[in-house]
Amino acid sequence: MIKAVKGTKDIFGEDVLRLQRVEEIIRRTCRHFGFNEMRTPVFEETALFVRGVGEGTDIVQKEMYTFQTKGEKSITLRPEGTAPVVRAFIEHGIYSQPQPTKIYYIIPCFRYEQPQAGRQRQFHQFGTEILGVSSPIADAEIISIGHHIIQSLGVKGVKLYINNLGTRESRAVYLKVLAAYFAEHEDKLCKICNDRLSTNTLRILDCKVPSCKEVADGAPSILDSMDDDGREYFDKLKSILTTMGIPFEVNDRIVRGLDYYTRTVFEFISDSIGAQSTICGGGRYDNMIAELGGPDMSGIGFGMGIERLLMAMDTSTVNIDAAADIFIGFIGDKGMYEAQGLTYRLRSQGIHAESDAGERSVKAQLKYANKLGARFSTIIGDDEASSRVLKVKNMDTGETTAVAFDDIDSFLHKGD
RNA sequence: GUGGGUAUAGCUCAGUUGGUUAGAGCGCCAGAUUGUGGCUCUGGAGGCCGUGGGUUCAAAUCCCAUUACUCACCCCA
Repeated sequence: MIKAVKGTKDIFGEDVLRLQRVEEIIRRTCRHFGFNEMRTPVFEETALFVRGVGEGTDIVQKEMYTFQTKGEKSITLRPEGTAPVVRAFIEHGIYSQPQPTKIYYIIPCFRYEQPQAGRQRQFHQFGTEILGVSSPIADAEIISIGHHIIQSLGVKGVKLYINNLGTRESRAVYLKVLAAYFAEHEDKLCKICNDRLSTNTLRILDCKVPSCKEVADGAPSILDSMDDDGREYFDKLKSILTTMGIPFEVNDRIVRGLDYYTRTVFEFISDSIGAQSTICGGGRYDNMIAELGGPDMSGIGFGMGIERLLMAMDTSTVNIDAAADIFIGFIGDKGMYEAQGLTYRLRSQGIHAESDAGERSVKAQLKYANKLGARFSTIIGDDEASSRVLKVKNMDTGETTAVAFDDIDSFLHKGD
């Protein structure tokens, strides 16, 4: 038997209804916040991600789905959404339009990783970006839309953590200080952290091994190495968030795994979805636009994991009712033709009508109507076909009403 | 890439110290007097017990291997 590829999922039944509702809420919210959708291709030139996401990152080094098209360039299925948006921002000269540029997207992303709870090889990301301005106001705007969406979906147990990584230059200085500190305590660090000493020093800060944690607790904070401008920037962001009434916690252990982040970084973390607990993560990127050949402009954005969002959601908060308005059953050929004609007519008028596609007994048809959750039902046989009057049954109360064929639609609309 | 756990019906799971035709609940299909659902009752379909090998008179059960799923590490959404 051929099965879905490891790390991929079929979405159907109630799950897809829930997903659709979440997407609707996201799209509506984006309109209110002034973000426009951008749809970029699922695959890009490999170089875009190597340069955009960063050559040293795990994503580029071991997680990309990269392949060669017939004699052409190296192509990669997108592992994230920011680099493609930045590419399009540059390619179409969007930077020369009035700024800022506010973009959102809901896209499938691909990473070759070992699947586990909250992690798939094909997953869906909702992302936002504000390009072309560099200010804590934009940072707060991005964080606020993330916060609002999480709230309006009734996701509980989520905390917002923010941090500031400084500029690329100040971070380089900090990294030296940090590396020197950890080198002194090398013997107390776990094996992985010893490797990280040379590859990803920041990561040691949130290692879960107790001995590493102990060492990390005494490490110098990145916030202490910030210059006055950076401090003022960070203070402004905090004040705006406070004004907006958005609760947050400063956490200097929040480091993000993508190379491009500078200054503001943040994560929304859930306490209920397992080890992969970051529902939404993002930050500012001061250098990526220029590095991909664009003007010297900054941007900020986040990625939100749709699957993780769904896991953390209180399922009762979204309405996934897909019940039919009326079930139109039939007996005999004449009734069958009448039923199909009426079903189509009602559907054309925006009423969710269902009929039976098999030719089953009335009993079986009614059972089926019940399973569909139909609000009303009726059966068309020879009598109804000639009298042009239907007995319409309310499936909740069981009472029936005589309704003429031509009055069915207005009868059904009465309850609206 | 590395560890732990689990593989029995469409789904959730039982299956006793190895012992005849492998079970339940839910779901599905049909019926309980002629054209009316939900509740109840009856019947039915549906399993090479993940796969391959081994031990044994005898394996869903014990051993080995393999694959898949799953959780976790790494890393990220």
